Amino acid sequence: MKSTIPDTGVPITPSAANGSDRQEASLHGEILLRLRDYVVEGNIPDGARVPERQLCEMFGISRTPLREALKVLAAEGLIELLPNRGARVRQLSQRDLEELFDVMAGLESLAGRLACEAITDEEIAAIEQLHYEMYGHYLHRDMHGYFQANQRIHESIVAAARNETLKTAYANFAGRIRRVRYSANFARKRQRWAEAMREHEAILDALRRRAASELSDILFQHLRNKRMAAIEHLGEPQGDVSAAP
Amino acid sequence: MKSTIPDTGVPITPSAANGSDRQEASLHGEILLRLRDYVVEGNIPDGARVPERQLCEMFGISRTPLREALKVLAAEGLIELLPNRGARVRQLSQRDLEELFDVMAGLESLAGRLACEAITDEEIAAIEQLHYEMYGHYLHRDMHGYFQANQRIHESIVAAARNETLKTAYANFAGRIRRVRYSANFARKRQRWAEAMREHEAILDALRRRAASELSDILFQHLRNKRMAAIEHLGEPQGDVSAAP
DNA sequence: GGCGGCTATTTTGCATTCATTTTTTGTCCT
DNA sequence: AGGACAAAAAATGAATGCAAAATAGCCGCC
Repeated sequence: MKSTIPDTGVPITPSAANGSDRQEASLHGEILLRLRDYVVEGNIPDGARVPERQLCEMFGISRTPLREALKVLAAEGLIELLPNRGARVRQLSQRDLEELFDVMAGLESLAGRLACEAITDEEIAAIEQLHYEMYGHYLHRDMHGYFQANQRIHESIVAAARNETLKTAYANFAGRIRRVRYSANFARKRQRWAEAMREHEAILDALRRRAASELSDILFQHLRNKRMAAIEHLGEPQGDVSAAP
Repeated sequence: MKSTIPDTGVPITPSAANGSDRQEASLHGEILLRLRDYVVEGNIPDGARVPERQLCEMFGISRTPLREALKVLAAEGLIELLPNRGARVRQLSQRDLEELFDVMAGLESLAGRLACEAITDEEIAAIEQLHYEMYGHYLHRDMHGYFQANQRIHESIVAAARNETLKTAYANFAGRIRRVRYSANFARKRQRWAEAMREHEAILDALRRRAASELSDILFQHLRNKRMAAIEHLGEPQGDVSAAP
């Protein structure tokens, strides 16, 4: 039998008794969470078929709840469902990525604006803390630590917006590009890195002054620059990753 | 047999052979579209149960594709799924509405920003056209016409952003509040109306000058004001509409 | 030897069926 | 009479079964 999930050689394992012990009442709910992670983590190559049968065995369930989860993931934009031809991991074109980054930029820009209305001094202090932490990683050229601190800063801003709807939407879009971000961020140029640090200082400054529309602008530009840095280096390996001879 | 869809006395009709003749290849896809409309149009009271069985008969299908559609609608935030207790039309609290309006404001603000980068003179002219049309409705106190022209203006701005992802997200959130908007808009005060007209002129002005961040600000404020106008009058009939003695 | 058409197998889409859980109804007891 | 409990009815959640479509394998043909 020829596996339909190609090449990777990665054996299909059910996310190994998921680390985060969240639990869903319904089966389809759990499957949804697990399958989403499975896709987001990149266990299935871009554009590859997602055979129902195999996933059913992998999760040890019947096709009904799995198909329900697939429909939801399709609605979220992570996979696409071709009529009578099954589900495929959605292949994001460069254009798609640009669009996604811009929407993320818009959401963060909004988050900043809203945060200015409600953020407390303590929250700002916490973000400053993260900022210094990030600066330390920057000095030590610790990309991974830097990336994490960076992410936490942005999440803090979103949290300070006091808008669960926004937070959910943000998480959703973040999930869609996570696959790409993993690979993209490690290609960041040194120069861009320094630039990003300066931008972050401006962000913090605007936040302290609660300058809503200014912060909104800065955040948008910051994310726009991020988009450039993340996408330009992609070049053309857009088609099939495994296609390179 | 007592119908679970209460009170309204509205007989369940299958969206009367849907006017828009869009067609989906798959059954669940069509059901999704029809059911979404059915809910958005307010055929089911807030918080009421959405009985699978009844809907199946109504659409003439089995439960499988219907349940798939329900899962998607739940993911979209239109309904909520209580474990073992079926689907309910999601009841939006006042806070939910505020959040939704703010997110919409953020998206439109983003749309304006992006539109400044790519909009053509022809598109601006078309929006001006709509603006004058809307002004006419305003003068004639034609609320319905005004509302439609207004909506088309905002849609035009979103379209000019050249971002399908944004467009989709926008449509999604718009759908969630449409139920409320119908009732909310008719309560608009005269004064707010005039204010909105002025804001629209400022929008047009900024758009002509391609002043991205300025337009972004104006659009956000415009939507924020809309939010106030739409929500304040809601007062307290937030709980159960049918609860008033 | 390559290509096009035909059949067999797999896979998808939906309906149906089965097992639980919830909700309702009826009855009994206080 | 009212409330609590219990059994019946209905609804939900998931599995299985079946028809249609797609993929692949195969053979004949050019």
